[in-house]
Amino acid sequence: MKSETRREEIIQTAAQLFKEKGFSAVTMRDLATTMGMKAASLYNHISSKQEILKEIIISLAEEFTNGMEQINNSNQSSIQKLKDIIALHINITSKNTYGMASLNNDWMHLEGQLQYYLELRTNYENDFRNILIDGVSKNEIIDSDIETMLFSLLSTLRSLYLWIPKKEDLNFEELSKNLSTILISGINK
Amino acid sequence: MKSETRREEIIQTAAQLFKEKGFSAVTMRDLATTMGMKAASLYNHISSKQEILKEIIISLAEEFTNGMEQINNSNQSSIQKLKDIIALHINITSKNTYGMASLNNDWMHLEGQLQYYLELRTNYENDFRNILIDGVSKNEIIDSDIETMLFSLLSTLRSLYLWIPKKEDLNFEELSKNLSTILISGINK
DNA sequence: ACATCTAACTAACACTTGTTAGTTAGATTT
DNA sequence: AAATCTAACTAACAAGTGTTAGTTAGATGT
Repeated sequence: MKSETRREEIIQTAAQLFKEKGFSAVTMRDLATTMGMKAASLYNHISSKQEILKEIIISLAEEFTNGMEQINNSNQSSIQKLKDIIALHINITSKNTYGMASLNNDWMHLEGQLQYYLELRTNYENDFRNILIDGVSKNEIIDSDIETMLFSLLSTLRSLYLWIPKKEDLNFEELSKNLSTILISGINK
Repeated sequence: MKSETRREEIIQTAAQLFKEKGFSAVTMRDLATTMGMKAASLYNHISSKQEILKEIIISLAEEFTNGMEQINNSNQSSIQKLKDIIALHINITSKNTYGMASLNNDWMHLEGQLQYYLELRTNYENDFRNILIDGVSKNEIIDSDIETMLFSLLSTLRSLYLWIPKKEDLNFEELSKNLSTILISGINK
């Protein structure tokens, strides 16, 4: 039984390094040194540097896709769906802040899976957009520019990976509630 | 008179490539090919790859610092200051979407100027935070978690470089007004 | 006209890159 | 006990990296 945990360790360590310096700036020797082994030994567990990136990004992208599907199949108000999306992002991001850096910054270095990744992303954005459009038509959401709202929400959610690690003790419920209030009701009194 | 425009062309072209692939993934040969010359010829105009990154990032960071200083020295309400900051980001970003990618993603590859950059960024964030704190104390802004508000606003503003290029005809005033409404008053009805 | 400057070139360097081949000590399976 | 598997190793390679040295055709200044 080939140990999956060693492989997982390598991928997680790689994700940390990728977050610090970006995919292209991290060498297999960097990764090996951090793992306490020689570069060539990595290849007993993974088949290429590319594969590591693929594992990190695609698994996360699919998690988002699955989460969005669940939310979209539920019968809730548009506002409640948005709150669920906010919770989804906090949830996935807090479990893997390192990987989220690659998802955000290094997706363009995917080779074989670039097109698949872009499909997932486009579909996710379309689902998100449709929730906003639906909310406007049902008078739950203001009739401002949809794209500006979408961009603003997604930007904040996609940047969570930069911020969550700085919070010493993450209270999931509290952050989710605060962020929902701020994104949905704004900050003015 | 050594032509400054050729040097500027190189830096702007580099910024474009850095946005597409990141600083580390762009080689001097890539840059030279895009400029229609050989890699060695670049060195008649710039002294190193590092220097190009420095020029791109530091000049932008200083623009933000100057803008923040002006806003902070004005006698306005906290909400108006926030609106001015939003306009500042749209303004600087729309003039240099390529460079903003480096500022956001490649600052860690600054070498000599890394500390200086981090100082500018910390000061900027502190000024931003103080405006929020002031707004709360003057009852203009809700008494929610300051860091969450700061993070949410900054995330959206820092991501503008990804989004502004997609808008076919940028109406500065309209975007500024829409984004201010969404960030300050939220999206719910 | 001559000297200098500009902005390109070719050739090369020393180093780093991802990756492969072949080996080996120790654990596990038969 | 023998055979296989695991996960590390050393050595090496071909390609690519940023950069320097030296050269050159043409423009500019005196």
